[in-house]
Amino acid sequence: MLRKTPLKGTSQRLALLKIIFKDGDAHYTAEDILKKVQEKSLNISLATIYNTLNSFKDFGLLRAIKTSSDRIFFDTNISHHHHFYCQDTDKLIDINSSKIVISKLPSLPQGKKISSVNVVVNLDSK
Amino acid sequence: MLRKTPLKGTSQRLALLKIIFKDGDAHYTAEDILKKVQEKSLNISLATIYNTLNSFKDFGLLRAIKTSSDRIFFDTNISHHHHFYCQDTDKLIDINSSKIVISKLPSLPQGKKISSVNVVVNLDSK
DNA sequence: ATTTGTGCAAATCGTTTGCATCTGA
DNA sequence: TCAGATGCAAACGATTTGCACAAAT
Repeated sequence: MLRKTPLKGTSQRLALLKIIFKDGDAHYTAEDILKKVQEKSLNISLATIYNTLNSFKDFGLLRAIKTSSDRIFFDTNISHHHHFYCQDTDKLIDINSSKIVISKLPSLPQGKKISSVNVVVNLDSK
Repeated sequence: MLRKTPLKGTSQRLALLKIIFKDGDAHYTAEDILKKVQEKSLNISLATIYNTLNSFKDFGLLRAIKTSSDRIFFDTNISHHHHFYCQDTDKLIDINSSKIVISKLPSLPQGKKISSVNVVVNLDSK
């Protein structure tokens, strides 16, 4: 995976890659990753985890998701899709983009183009 | 407006109400409001501005909007609608909810109900 | 007099940055 | 040897909180 990027294969990056992509599609905060690092008795600082997640994002291995949560989620699924955000558990669930159809869009302001469309469906417990 | 809430009409709150609702529909960050406060040579701390904006939100006078920006926007338009977010100018533009039609929605996870649906259309310069 | 509410200095916490260190050529 | 890359302690900045004070009962 790193060969798709200009990033070198350091031990920290390889360890983080393993953790992040172990379980298929998933959403991680930096703290989630730190917890997994510590469970494995590895020693990687939170700052390095942030920097690594951001590098991976910058080179297209991950996608960053902002919700009404305070924390940024990093999504291993980089294809276009949307999210449920469970406000009570602070978890994301993917919504396949074919499951949401936006059938109308307003005209854009002059000189602008769409960069992305984000739909977040916020959920509560019944 | 404050009579709709349990909040008392203090001088700070009245001053902030005036500023916030002066110009009809608008989107403000806490710093935007601080700037306007200072222009009027008023003396209200940023913490009080945050607390006031959050109280107003909690009692339904304002709505909070999160985008890919680092800052929270407070929207004086509390009816259901969506937003363009201009990434280059860090500004929001309302999209009337009738202008976006979501014609399909996936089934929800067990025991959950929809609390809100947020669509943000991110824009770049052409 | 006691409770309830308020404003803001100081603290918090998620995230970023500056720089000492490492690494490969 | 040295330029570029790396990892992380320390800083940053948006937001929240604890508490001294004020207002209401």
